[in-house]
Amino acid sequence: MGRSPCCDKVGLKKGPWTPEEDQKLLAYIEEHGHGSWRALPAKAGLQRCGKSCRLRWTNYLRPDIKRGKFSMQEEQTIIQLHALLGNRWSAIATHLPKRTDNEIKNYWNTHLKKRLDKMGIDPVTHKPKNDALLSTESHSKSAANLSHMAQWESARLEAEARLVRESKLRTSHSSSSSSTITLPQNPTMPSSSRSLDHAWNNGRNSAVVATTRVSDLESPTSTLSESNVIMAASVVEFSNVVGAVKDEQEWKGSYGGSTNLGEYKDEMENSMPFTSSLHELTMTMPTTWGSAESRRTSASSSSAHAHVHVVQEGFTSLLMNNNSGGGRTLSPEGGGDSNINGDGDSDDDDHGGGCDLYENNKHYWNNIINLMNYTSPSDSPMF
DNA sequence: AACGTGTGCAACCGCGGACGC
DNA sequence: AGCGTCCGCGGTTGCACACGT
Repeated sequence: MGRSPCCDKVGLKKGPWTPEEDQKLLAYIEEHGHGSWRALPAKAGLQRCGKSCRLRWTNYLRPDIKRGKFSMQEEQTIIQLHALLGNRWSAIATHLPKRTDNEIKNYWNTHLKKRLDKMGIDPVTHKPKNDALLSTESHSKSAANLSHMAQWESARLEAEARLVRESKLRTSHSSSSSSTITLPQNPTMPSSSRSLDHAWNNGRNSAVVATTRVSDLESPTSTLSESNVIMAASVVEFSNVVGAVKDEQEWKGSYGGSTNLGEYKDEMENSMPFTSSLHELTMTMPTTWGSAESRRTSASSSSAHAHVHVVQEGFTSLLMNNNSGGGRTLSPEGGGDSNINGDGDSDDDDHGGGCDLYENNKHYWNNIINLMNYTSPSDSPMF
């Protein structure tokens, strides 16, 4: 039977948007909001299909979009969430304020995937390519436990992403008329896109608070593979040292020409406060951890304890200088010194025994949990 | 300077879920 | 329950720019 086209293709424009089109779309949404994308183009006087309008709005014109380079912390978040969620870009985007799923997807495909690949980590499975880690019994136990937790988290993130989307929709409707939407100087000329970064970086943050209810999350349906979870540990290893393995030139390029660790730390700490939605998501974690702990594996209990400690220290300090949590020092001047717990000096060394895998898993979950507790839990509606 | 190749990103396409009738 | 419509998501494409030869 076939699907009816989303719009009448005849006479509709495709390709890059012109500043005039952007202006029309912005003006219309500012005044009316976007009720029906299908009907919007005609009302706004645009020769575009509704889908194209929606895409232009969500990926470019929205005032709450941050453009420009991803911070190291954002990179780490993407990597970790990708290890957890796979290619669920919209869910990942939920936890990266002001970033669109499209932007994250592009960044993953053009930067992070390649970098993981260079590190010898399969960007799809997040496994080391020369993996030989999955054979021991202890591995299986922690794998099962981590899989359970990962399914929880995956389901949570999906549910939360859905709620955030709904909330955003409501917010955009209620606030659009009062928003001051301004066009960039040269909004769409393709060659000018990079110069627009500045203008758009001034976009306001329309924070969205998702109220995730436990009842929304009680049926994990994730199909996250066990191997993904297990080997996500290797991703943490990567993400913690990613800066260290970058050559100095790349560091300078990425962080304003500075290789000074202090400046970098400041940049990280200021770059990305996590959304309250992420935080609220975390508020149900005690249940998860209790459940995990009831299964009584060393991995879960250790992680739970480490979690408390990690929360106190904060994600940045964990990343930058966490030794107490078993992490590694991240230093752009480290020259590839990626020691973990002072043992070994390369990924290959981690293949030596079950302890290393266990440690990696623990570090991975420490990072995930800490990531989710980045903001203070005190303002959660859950308690 | 001209050409070829690589890279980054905006935009498009098609699918599938949600929803209303 | 079945069908049609709408919307959002993820994969992919195409173009412009950067860089190397």
